[in-house]
Amino acid sequence: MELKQGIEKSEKRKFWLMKSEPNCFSLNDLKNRPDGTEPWDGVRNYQARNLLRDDIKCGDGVLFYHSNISKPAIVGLARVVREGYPDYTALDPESDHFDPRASATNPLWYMVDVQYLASLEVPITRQDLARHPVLAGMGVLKKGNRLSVQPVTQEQWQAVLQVAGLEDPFGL
DNA sequence: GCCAACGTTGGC
DNA sequence: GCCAACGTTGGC
Repeated sequence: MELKQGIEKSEKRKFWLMKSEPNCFSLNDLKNRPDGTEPWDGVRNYQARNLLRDDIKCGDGVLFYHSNISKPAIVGLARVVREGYPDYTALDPESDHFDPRASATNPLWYMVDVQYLASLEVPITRQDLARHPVLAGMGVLKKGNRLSVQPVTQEQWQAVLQVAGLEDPFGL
């Protein structure tokens, strides 16, 4: 399977769920980028910033989640291809994500690059998640959880792939 | 469009 | 350091 090209097994691999409003940036938008790769910019929350800066590593798996629509759902898979580096949109006065407190010496905000891997044939909705014995525990279902980047367990990752009927791109 | 939950700001 | 006010997120 071509997905597997360049993807190594790793004991240390971690898994994340990243939210995006598809009206702003959708899974298809990611897919259509050169190399299917895009900086995950504009995160302006300290808890998420710390994850982007410190914890999210090259090769980690990403569940791509569409939020703020009538049927919020996990819609696809991606992986991290560049680790935490300064989010330069914070330095750009023209950017929607400009932050006057950020500077070259104190970047304040961080991002990673993610690369498209696959689209789910059928999105996994919140109702689907809630009804699944493993996926019901996902943080994204918790009321009031606004964290746009959040950890997912390997069990949850594998359960998503099983539900989606996809071969695991990491060979798990 | 509504509104609950949460994070941030800023006066004191 | 407290906390009220405000802005944002995001499901419904």
